[in-house]
Amino acid sequence: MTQAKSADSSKPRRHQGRKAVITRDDLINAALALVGPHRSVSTLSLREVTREAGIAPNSFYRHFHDTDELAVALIDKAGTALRDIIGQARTRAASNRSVVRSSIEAFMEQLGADEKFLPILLREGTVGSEAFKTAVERQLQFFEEELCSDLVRLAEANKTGIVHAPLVAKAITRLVFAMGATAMDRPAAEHPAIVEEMVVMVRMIIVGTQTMAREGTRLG
Amino acid sequence: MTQAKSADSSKPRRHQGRKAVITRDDLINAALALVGPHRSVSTLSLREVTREAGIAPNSFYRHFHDTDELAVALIDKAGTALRDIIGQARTRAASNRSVVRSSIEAFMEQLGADEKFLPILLREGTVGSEAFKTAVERQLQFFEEELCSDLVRLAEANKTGIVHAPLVAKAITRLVFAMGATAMDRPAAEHPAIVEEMVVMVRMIIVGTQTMAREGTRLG
DNA sequence: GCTGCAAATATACATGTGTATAGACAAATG
DNA sequence: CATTTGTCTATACACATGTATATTTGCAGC
Repeated sequence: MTQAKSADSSKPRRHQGRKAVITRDDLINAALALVGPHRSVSTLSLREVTREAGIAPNSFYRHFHDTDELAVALIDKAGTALRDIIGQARTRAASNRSVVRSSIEAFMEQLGADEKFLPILLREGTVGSEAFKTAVERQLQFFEEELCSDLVRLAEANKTGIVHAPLVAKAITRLVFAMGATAMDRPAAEHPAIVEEMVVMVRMIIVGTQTMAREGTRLG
Repeated sequence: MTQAKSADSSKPRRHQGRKAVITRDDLINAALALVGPHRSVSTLSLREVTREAGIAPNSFYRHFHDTDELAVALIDKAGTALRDIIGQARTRAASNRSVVRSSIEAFMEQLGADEKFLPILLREGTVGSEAFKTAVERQLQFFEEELCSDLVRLAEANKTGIVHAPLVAKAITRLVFAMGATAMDRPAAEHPAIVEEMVVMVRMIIVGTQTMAREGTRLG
């Protein structure tokens, strides 16, 4: 229901009328260029986006029904792009050093990246339409699921126990995103210190679940 | 620099001209009535607020310089009100049962409260002007400080160690607020389950710091 | 060439916005 | 009483927005 017809250049799909001068993706990129540290996607106006893309206001309707649809597409794009980037970093550094630290560092690097995918996910979760929030929530759940299976695999490999693995993944994900959101508004010089904080926080959660597994601590 | 002149009825301050038909606080309440689950304070228009309050648009300027100033005042009010409520719940239940559980329950109760103070803090942290975000950040830090001293006190009382107490407080605060933000958009029937999740998460962090203190775990 | 038709534009309208200016109102002071 | 002074209202302006309608543009097939 979200997009399903994108496929920018996959199938040439014999044109009947005039060739499209602009694509759905061009509009998404225009929107991407407009959102900033203080600008939420939900505040983008239709005219503003078309102005940035260099087309007439009404042409917008050829690609999206309304700005909400654009925003959801943008969020989905940001989420998949991010998971890809961080997934690469995680596997790349798996044999190298601490998987916790390198994952967090990869995450935080995206704050300063050219394409502001992370800031979008960090910012758009709490405002905007319902479709909006569920789009962000969906992306976060993808992160959680990947992290969860990683955690289980690591626990088995290292013979360290783990309890409530899905909850551990959720806690880490939410915490890292929350910390990232505050880091977003601080100068880059402070980022390394924030990374250290995040590493310790995540370690605490992991040590916590391991200890609970070892001692068979009940919850309640 | 934020307000300093509020004090609605404290000092009568002999009036010279016409008696004010509306107060600063009335405008804040009008704004409070307008924000909803999908509405951020940053999207409130001056005219909308004055319409809700029943005054002429221009009268707004008698009380605030612009809508941003209103928003910051609103955030400050929400933060202090919330800390008050949760502080009461915490001390009230200190001798009773788990301080973790009762604090979280008090926190989550505010999601359904009449005055939507919590949703404001949960929502406004990531969008809006700089003044805006720093106002939310300030309130969060107040929460952290109170929680931190609580944690230290508890650790001493129970002879359980604690490392990086400020970090523990920060992690718990951020995590609880992040979870609260997602809970806000879900039906109240799911809230108890979410509370259980939060309790386990917080326990993990606490067990983690205690274990680290016991084993003298280094961070790195 | 011409015709059909989808894509993009031009123009226009009603509505909402922030705010400037000027005036009306009411309380305190003389 | 009249004056002063702060508060609030009325009117108005320039501007931005979403969208409806009509028009132009340019590729595909005959």
